[in-house]
Amino acid sequence: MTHFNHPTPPNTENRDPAARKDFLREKVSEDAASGRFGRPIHTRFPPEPNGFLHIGHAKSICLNFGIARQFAGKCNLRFDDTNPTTEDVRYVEAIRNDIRWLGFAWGEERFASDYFERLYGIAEELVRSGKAYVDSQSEEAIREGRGTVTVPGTPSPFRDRPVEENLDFLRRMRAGEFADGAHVLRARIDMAHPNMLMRDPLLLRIRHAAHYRRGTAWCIYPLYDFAHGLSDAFEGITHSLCTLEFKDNRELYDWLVREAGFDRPPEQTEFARLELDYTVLSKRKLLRLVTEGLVTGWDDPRMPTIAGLRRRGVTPEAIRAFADTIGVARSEARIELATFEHAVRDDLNMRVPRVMAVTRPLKLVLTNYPADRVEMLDAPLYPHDVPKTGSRPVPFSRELWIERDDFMEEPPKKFFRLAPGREVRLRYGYLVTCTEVRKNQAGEIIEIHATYDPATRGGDAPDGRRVQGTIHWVSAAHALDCELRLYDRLCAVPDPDALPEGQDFVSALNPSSLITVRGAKVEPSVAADPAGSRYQFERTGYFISDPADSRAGALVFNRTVALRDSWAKVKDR
RNA sequence: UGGCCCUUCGUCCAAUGGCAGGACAGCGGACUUUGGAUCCGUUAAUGGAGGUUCGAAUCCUCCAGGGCCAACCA
Repeated sequence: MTHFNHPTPPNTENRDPAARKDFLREKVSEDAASGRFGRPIHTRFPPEPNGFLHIGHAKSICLNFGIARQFAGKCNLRFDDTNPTTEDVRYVEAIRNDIRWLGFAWGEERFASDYFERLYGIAEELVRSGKAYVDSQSEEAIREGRGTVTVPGTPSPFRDRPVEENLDFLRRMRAGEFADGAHVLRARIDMAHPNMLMRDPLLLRIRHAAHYRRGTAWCIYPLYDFAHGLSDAFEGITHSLCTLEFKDNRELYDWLVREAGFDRPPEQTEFARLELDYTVLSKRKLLRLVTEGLVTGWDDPRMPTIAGLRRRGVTPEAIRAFADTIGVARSEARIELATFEHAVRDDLNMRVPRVMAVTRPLKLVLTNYPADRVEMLDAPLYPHDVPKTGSRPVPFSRELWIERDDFMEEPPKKFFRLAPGREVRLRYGYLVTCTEVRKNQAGEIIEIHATYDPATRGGDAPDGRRVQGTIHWVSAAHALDCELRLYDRLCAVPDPDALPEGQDFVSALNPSSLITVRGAKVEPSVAADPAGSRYQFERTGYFISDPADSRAGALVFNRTVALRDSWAKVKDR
């Protein structure tokens, strides 16, 4: 049968995974190849300075800056600062700082508030061409006149105001003659349009409020739709990437740049915003957490903000790797926390030194070890499978702290740690055998006695006998006291945005999102390290000395993420 | 009485009319001085019904489910 016309199957094996194309890159790639815009690829990241950036913004940043870099173009940082009542220069500074920290550099720094004059000029043009009018209805009347998604709107009684009258009102609006809400400028499009955004959208509103950059120079401020697309056009943006909920706005975006006469205007393309399990990614909700004191600030390590993740110990590399692995598409995507945590561990595993710290100390006394002896053991900073070198001295003595969880009087099956009569390895130290359990009046275990095998220094038995368990420890006489902040998921439910009707997301916060442990013990090698140093506390998790609160003599460590714990799974069965 | 968008393993992303593949998670094993890491193996999906076609995840129709739009927020 020769009439079957089999096309050559696509060659999948020599495709470079790093160059794999998502639908955005595919589009940009085509446009770059066709020279469609007649200018280099130009994207922009347009935050409103009314809050801190979060991991969802990081996805957008990686996309916008990443695409610009990949196609030898530029990415502007533009502050979309058109609402004087919510914005602040403090946020501008935080946003700049976070983007730099993430590892990106912007082409030009722009402010929508620098375009007020130019936008006003376009407003007058629209009025002159009959494409805009001043509406003097109340806010309520405008809302009612818009209709609903299923019923068409009705025209404002001011819709057919003569051009000269419109111009006069517009100029007087700008001059500050009217109170807030007295008039607005609206585009004249179609009050029965199936797209609600096209039902004579508002362009300019009166706000007698000081703007953090423009002061009181203006009392009329553009709305998002009026400012955004035109700002893109002013800057020569080619690809305006935004999230799915702006899909309907695109029609208005296109209308405005066309009416303003732009040749080869930017094109908006939407992608799915990031949703992450067990947290919230809405600026409104994050702001509430901050203002209501539910967290310590925008940089609280429980926050999904860039600043919070940074303080938590997450690296920019991990965030970028995460953005790469989740990809980008047009379907709403909720990412499991495990995906994020994998990116964090995967990065930290290869870069941070190992040290030993005991979270909940239990005294271990080696009864056959001389009371006055201290040995300095040489312990590698990295395990055999991490291609880094270096070691630190770790003091060993008769009295040690071990982890309370590493001893069980009546161990279940598969518990490999210390128990009466059981031998374990003290990491980098000796093999020890438990000989006695001491308890207080209340029956609580207060001290474990054991003997050590002097022939096993370093942890290997010359007779070749194997022990199942290795536990970490610190010398009691040399241990440094420290505070451990054990962070966990912000929310108690996977999707705090989908709570039953009327239930506040605050009620879904995880009460154990922070457990502060005082009296933890860490080995002395970390004493002089600067705040912000990262470690793996062996067998426990990745930690960072708190950049704000940790100091010599009062060490504070934030848990970035716990180590994977397969024992926990066994235990739960 | 609307418009638009989305639907592929548990989760995320590919497959662009031609063998449904990768990552994370899970499970099993090897290795291990971290119950970590690493390595090997493995479970697991095209929402449903029609249609077009030699051939459909892909194109068409209908249905179902989910999302966005009725702020002088962005």
